[in-house]
Order: sequence, then C-alpha cells, then structure tokens
Amino acid sequence: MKYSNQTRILVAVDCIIFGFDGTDYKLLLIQRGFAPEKEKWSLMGGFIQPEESADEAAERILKQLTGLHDVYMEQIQAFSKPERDPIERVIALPYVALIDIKKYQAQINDDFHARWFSIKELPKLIFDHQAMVELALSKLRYKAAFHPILFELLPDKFTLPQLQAMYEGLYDTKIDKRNFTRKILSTNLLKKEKEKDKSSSKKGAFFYSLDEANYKENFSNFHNFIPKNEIPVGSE
Amino acid sequence: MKYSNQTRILVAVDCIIFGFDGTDYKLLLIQRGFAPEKEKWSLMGGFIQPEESADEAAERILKQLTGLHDVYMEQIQAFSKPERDPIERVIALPYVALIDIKKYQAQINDDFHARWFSIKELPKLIFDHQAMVELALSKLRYKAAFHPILFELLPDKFTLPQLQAMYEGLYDTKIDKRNFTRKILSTNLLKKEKEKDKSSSKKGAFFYSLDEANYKENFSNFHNFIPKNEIPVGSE
DNA sequence: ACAAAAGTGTTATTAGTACACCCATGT
DNA sequence: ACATGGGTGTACTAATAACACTTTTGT
Repeated sequence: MKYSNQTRILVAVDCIIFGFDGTDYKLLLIQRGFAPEKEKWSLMGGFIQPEESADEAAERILKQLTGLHDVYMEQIQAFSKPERDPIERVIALPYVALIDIKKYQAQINDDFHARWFSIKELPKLIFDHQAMVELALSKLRYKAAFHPILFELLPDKFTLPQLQAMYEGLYDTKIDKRNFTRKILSTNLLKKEKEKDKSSSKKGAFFYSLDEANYKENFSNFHNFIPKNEIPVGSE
Repeated sequence: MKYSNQTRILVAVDCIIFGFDGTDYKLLLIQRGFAPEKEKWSLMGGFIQPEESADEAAERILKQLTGLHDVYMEQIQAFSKPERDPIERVIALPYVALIDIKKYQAQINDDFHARWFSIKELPKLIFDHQAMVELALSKLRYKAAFHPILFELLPDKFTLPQLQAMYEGLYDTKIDKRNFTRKILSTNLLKKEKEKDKSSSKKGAFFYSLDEANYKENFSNFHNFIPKNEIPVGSE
C-alpha cells in the first residue's frame, strides 16, 4: 500500500567533517566525480538507501571516505529549497562529524580525491554546501561553549596547550592560560598522564586524557538561568 | 534530467505545537482523519509539496491548523527509520512551534478535531510521534535556559509571576521570586507597563512587555566557558 | 480585618577575571 | 647561557543563592 497522489523526493545526507591540526580547523572536502559540477569541491554525500535510516547513511558515507566509524556525529537542519540541486529536487540532511585528523587515512585508492581545507580558506563549494558549513560552524561554536565535545578532534592523549589552542581557534580569541587551566581542570573531566609531549617545546607538556570514570557525572559542568542540575544534558 | 537508480521517498513535516495556559504546558494534537491509525491522536503533519521548502510546508500546515502565521518555529532532527510508517516509507522533519494559546482559535469548521493536551497527560500517539515530542521538549528545556524564547508562549503583555510560573513549569522546579525578578530584569529585555493584571490577585501584578528597542543588543545575557561576546547568538 | 498574591534588600558564598614570574630543557 | 614554551598563585570584582517581611486590595 502507498499514500496516493504525493510527490516523492530524493533525500541525501551530506557530511561536514571537521578536524583540527593543532593550529587550524580543517574541513574534509571531496572533488566531485560526477555531474553536475564534476570536479568541483563538495561535501561528501550520498542518497539514503531503501533499508537504512539517515544516521546509518551518514555512518556509511563517513566510513567510505575516512575509514572511520564510531565517530562523533550530529544531524543539523535539513536543506530543502526545491531548486537547490539543478538536476532534480534533493532534500539534504547534513551531518556534522568531528574527527581526529590523525586517525583519518585516505583510502588506498583515493576514489574521492579528498583534501583537508582550512576553514579560513575554503574553495567555492557546490550548491548550498557553503551555507551548510556555516551553519555547522555556528552550531559547533555554540555547542562547544557548553559541552566537552572538542575532545573529539584530538587524539586520546593531548596537552592543555593543544586544548587551549582549539578553543582559541574556534572563537578566534585569546584565553589566559592560567584561567583556562584552572577552569578546565575544575571540571574533573581530565586525567593527567605521566608522559609529556615534547614535540612542541623543550620542557614538554604533560599529556591528559578524558577521565572515563568521571565523564558522565561531570559532563554538565556549566551554565546560567536555570539551576545546573535542571538543564538536560545530551540534547543538542 | 534526473539522478538514475535512486530511491525517492515521501517527506513530511510534523508540527509539535506547544502552548502554556498559566499552569501547564500543552501540546496541540489532532485526531487523524485518515488511515492508517484513523481517529488516533497525532501531531499535525503533511507532505512536502513540489514547489515548497520544508519551512514553507511547516508554515502552511501550522496556519491550516491554528490560523496563525509569523510564529516561532524551529526544525529539529529528521526521523528516518525505514519502518516508521507502516504504509510506506516517510521521512519526517519535525518542527517545534511555540504559540500563545490565547491566540489560537479552532478553525470555524474544526476539520482536524484538534485538542490541547497537558504534556503530563498525553494520549498514546501514532508512529514515533511520542519520541518526537520528547526530543522537542528536551530541546526546549535546553534552549530556554539560555535564550529568551519562552516569551513566545505568552501574550504581548504578561506579568513576572506568569513568566516565573513558565520557567518553574518547564523545569519542574521552584525558583525564588526575588532572585528571579532581579535576574530577569537585569537582562534589560523587559519593559514595565503602567497597567496591572488583576485576574489572579487582589493587589494585581504589573504587566511587562518585551523591550523591542533593546531586544537585539541584550539577547545574549547569559553564559560560561567562553567569554560572552564570543558565543554566537541565534544558533540553536 | 483578613486572606492572598505581589513586591522588595541584605548577606555569604562562589565563580570569573586580570595579571607576571619562575621552571625545565634542548641547543 | 639563553631561548622557548610550560606551569603556577593572588587579589579584585561580579554573579549566585539563601533567606522573610511589608504592601495592596477585594471580600
């Protein structure tokens, strides 16, 4: 049985994949292999298949491009203007993914001609992908201010200077390192490791990792209008 | 021209319409007039038409049901499990709307048998509408903690006790009225009116309204990790 | 006169901000 | 020995939280 007299529409997911290289935020783009806009830069996307949900499609597509799974991913608002794809109407469900840039390995046969671009120097993108990226960035800035999600962009072990550089980069601002250290440690989300990272200084900076044991209880160390413990965690 | 060998899918928008009656949060539901699940309670929804965007579809549907336009509305995550509608695959784009319950007038011919239900006593809903409502509520709780959006649920003129009841209701908590008053007034978002509302006490409570002049500058009177002026406004 | 809801201030505690020097190490 | 980035403490200010009495007025 079917609903009668209704228009069926192509639905695609597009993956907005952010990484951080220690200095800049990067976006992973592919060079389109098919018309329209062949060879133009684009987000990695694909059509939703009959037996999969949008989340599953996004995971499939991300895996295809990066080889990664179990990655931080979140759907944002659909893009649905009828004329957004010149070939045929397509509704796009954009997913924002945060990945550790070092875990990404171009597939042996680089089918998609993928490349990381600094978000400050993005090429012209097809369709409305530019707007998707801007929306995604805006949401990332918002969310990262209240939730410990930027860790997704870093290796399992990272240093406080690295973490601080990430916050400074995202908000294009300078943060006092004494205040930053005090605040980040007061969340009790981090565990100090014994080893140091000597790659960026002679003295070396201690590694930290997420303290899995305390992670859930301390997830919500933030806030304002409503008493902290009233604000639901994990929604957006 | 068309993309070949791809599956096209029905796409619907569903409207999650919240109101507040002074005591309880209400959800506007309709009694479905067609199969499947005829006569069961459901969110108001409809399929996206060929020449409209999802936003336009949501406005159209909300107008059809409530007669209202220019209403606070926001799209949340798509629901896309292949089997969510037993008749045929349908991807749902849920929209959350906040309306002043007093502005809502059942259409003269009540085509949809709409009714307000307290969110504490919702009937069983069709498909995954229950999950949509829960997601919407969770996002509303989150967002209202940082953004002055609950005003959408109130008439243009409202009293501080009414406003406080709204916050208390949403978070199911008690707030000290001295602290609440001080805080809400310190945002400079409100303008005190000369008249009082005498409907709920002998003494009467002063009306307030949104101070349109100062609204934009003072929108972001909130926050934590990142300096206030770094956090983008208007994203979620 | 009294019941019922509105309105208002002070104090203590906690969180945020601004700021500068010493430390460890590789060269 | 020195240059480079890492690490730490203190004092001031602002925000939050806890708390109770007086005001107005319809009945």
